[in-house]
Amino acid sequence: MSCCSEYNCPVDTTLKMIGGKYKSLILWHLIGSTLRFGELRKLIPQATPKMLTQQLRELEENNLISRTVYPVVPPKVEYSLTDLGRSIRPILSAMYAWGNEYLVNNGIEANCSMTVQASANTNNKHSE
Amino acid sequence: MSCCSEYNCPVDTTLKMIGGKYKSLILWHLIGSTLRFGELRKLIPQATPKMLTQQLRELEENNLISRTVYPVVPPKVEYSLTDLGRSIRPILSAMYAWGNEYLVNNGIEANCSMTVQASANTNNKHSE
DNA sequence: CCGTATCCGGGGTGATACTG
DNA sequence: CAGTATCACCCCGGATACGG
Repeated sequence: MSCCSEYNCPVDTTLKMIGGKYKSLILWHLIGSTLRFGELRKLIPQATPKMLTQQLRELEENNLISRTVYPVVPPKVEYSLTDLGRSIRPILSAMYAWGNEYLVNNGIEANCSMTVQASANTNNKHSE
Repeated sequence: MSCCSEYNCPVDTTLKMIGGKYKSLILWHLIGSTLRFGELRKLIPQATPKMLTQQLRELEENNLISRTVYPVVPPKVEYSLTDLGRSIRPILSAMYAWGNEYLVNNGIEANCSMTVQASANTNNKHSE
């Protein structure tokens, strides 16, 4: 199953990892910030709990994020990027840069709950 | 419709343009090569004619590729990248590079009908 | 607080056959 | 050669309600 698949296209591989409906958004938010489920919900309100859970699970299965459960009441679960997840950042930045320019060229304002610091920043944390 | 949308995330914008099932594959194949419908079919055999047509139409609507019909018999239609389509290349290369390393690290051979020249190549053509 | 279970509708996707 | 037409299926994804 994990070897000798017929066709493995690197671009497709990447897309399968981060192409999910809210995955890039989740990853981006997680750059430099460990977040709780409820915080992610507020940051990505258009995603239903089910979808958010599903996307988080898939990201976790792909080892892009890690999930930490604190056995306390009330429950507390935190999500953060793994090293692999952090390595995705250049792609996200490239996509952000291209998409942003595209929107600008079409007179559309990019208003997303992400800070615009795609390029010219080699630091791991982007705000906070 | 084209202005003042509620949320425009650049990353999502990019994904909408190139996130389609075979879009990145099509774009990649078109880098440096004008191709006919049948050639694309052979290069992407897993895509049915319907899907291929659909993806090509969407790419055309998004102005990433151009479609040229030659009024001859038998019919001849050629697809090529627009300037906008060519500007996608850095993203594709980044995704290719990441996906390739991921596959390598997992002991999976990347065997896709693409040449590996993602980085270290500023030329517009990649093979041929 | 952090999810899961369930239902359900729509569209993405494939298979096959056909046409200018 | 370059598609289109049609059927059908499955899974994505939303809404709602419930559980530990």
